[in-house]
Parts: sequence; structure tokens; C-alpha cells
Amino acid sequence: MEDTGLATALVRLAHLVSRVYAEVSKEFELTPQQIQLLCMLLGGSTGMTEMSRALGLEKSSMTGLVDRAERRGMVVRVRDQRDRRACGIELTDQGRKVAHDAHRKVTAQVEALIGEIDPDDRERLETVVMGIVHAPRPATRAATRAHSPA
Amino acid sequence: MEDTGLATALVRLAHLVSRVYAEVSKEFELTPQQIQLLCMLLGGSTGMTEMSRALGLEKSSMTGLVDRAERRGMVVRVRDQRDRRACGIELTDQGRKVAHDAHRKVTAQVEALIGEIDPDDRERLETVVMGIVHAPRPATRAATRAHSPA
DNA sequence: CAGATTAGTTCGTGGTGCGGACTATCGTCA
DNA sequence: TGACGATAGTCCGCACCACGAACTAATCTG
Repeated sequence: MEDTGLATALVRLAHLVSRVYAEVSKEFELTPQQIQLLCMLLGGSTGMTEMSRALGLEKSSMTGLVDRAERRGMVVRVRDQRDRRACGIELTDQGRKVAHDAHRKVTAQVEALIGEIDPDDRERLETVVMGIVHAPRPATRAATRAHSPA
Repeated sequence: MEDTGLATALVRLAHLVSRVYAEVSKEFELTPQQIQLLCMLLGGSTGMTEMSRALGLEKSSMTGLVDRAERRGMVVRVRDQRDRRACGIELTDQGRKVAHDAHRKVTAQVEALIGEIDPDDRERLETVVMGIVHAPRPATRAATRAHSPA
């Protein structure tokens, strides 16, 4: 068996990040999932199906998620004229603002978590972690495009 | 404003790890929360209040979580004889086995996620992540003791 | 012993995610 | 052109999750 200290540490990191996400979301009176939705839309609007792929959810789960975000005025469904089955999900002005602000806050808090670190190491690590994140993966857990830099 | 690329990369990595957690949980027909509960109990049994602190949940949330784990035979409430208000939560044999197996699987899959990586980078990453995870933190998001190595 | 504190539960609310069934539309191909 | 299969999205019922407020029972403190 390999040394798994890194794996264990990463699992804990994931829990920590979830909490940061949860805390920041609460400040905006939204759920982490809704914030994630908004942040993802900063990368451009898409349809329900593509979003469900990107978030790793079933289509049927998206309906409710978008419903609730729409009810809060963060997002609108725009019926596609070409394909009248489809609809694009777009950020409202308010939604865009919230997405930006939340993204900033999350990033800042994670930065604070990282703390002081040698600039060389930082750059190196960024490359390494990006590599892991972008590595090709089986579709089942393909995409984690949310929280891309705006 | 600082460069926040590393923070962003870590957030994405955390999302990825969360998915691994979710996938493994599904294999055991449990939810991620239940698996986390079991893994935490590998470190020794505790009462409801302490567990809620460790998991960052309200006491009232624990009741249901433990109920469901108990219904599945993973865990038992043991009434404390000294303090008859309190009860200890203990793993059943089956619960312990599931906790161990799940922990192993999660660790292995996260290792796989990391993949081939330069040993120097690996060490650097481990140092940084360990540092983040073990850093003292305000109580509000204090503990993430689950998934300690068995 | 009275009153404050603590451990845990109960209840109601809103959110999450799933799978299966359904509607409407689109594309294809005969 | 017209039937038919694929596709986009919704609806429903289910189990779960987390919260806060109100509650019970036991313990501690003065």
C-alpha cells in the first residue's frame, strides 16, 4: 500500500472547502449549490442538459435548482428560438453580481487558509493542481467547471 | 489583489474529491454524510453533542443522521450510565467494516485522481495541504476530524 | 431544594438529488 | 410527407439533509 497521507489530507481539505462554500453562501442567503450554479454561469450561459453534465447532476435535479435560483431573481430561462424544446439559463444583473462577489469571497477565504507560502512553491503547486483538475477523466465525474476564474 | 490561481485550483480539486466521496458512498448504499459519520467514529465513540461539534452540525441534525445510520445497522446508541441524559454512539461490527472499506476506497480513488506526479511536487503539496488542514481555526469551522487514517 | 445548565429529541420548513413517467419538439429516413 | 425514434425539459414521489425553536429529562450549583 502506498503512503496515503496526501489523499487523507485532500479529503479533509475538501471538507474544509465545503464549509467555506457553505459560509459564504449563507452570507448571500443562498445555498452552496445555487452559488455554484451562478459561478458556473459566469463562464457563459448554457442549457439545462449541458449544465447537468457540468455539475454532475441528473436533468431532473436541475429543474428545481434553476426554479429556486429563478425565484430569487438570480437567473432567467430564455426560450431558444431555434430549438423550441431547449432553453438557455442566463444570469440576471443581480445574479452576476452575486456570482462575482461570492467567487471573490470564497477565493479570498481559501487564500487565507493557504496562508504564507513561498512564491516559487505557489506557482509550482498551481501548475500541479491544475494538472490534476484538468486531467482527462471518465465522464461519470467529468466536469467541475464551476468556480472558474471570472 | 493577490494572484488567486492556487485557491481556485484547490477549490476545484476539492469538488473533485467530494465527488469521489459521493461515488464511494453510493457503492455502500449510504450517503456521504453517513460515511463521514462512520469514518469519524473510527477515532473512537462519542456523544451526540461532541459529534455535532466535530462535524459542524446542529445537535438537532445529528439526531436524524444517527437515526438513519442506526436503522441501517451501522451504529448503536449506548445509554451512558454515569450521565443518564447522554448516550454514546458506537460502531457496530458491520459499521466498522464499512467505515474501513469506504476509507480505503476513498483514499485509493483520490490517489488515482492525483495520478503520476513528481515526488518533489507531491511532498510540496502534502506539506501545504497538511498545513491548511491542521492550522488552528476559529471554532465556527473548527473540526474536520473525519477521515483520519484508520 | 430551586434554578440554571446540559444532553438529546421532536417538529415544521425549505432545500437536494434520484429515477421514472410524461410532453413537446426535432431529425431522419422511407 | 409522414411516422418514429431521439432529445430537451418538466413533473412527481421518495429519502435525505440541515436548520431553529420548543421541549423533556437529568445534572450541577448555590
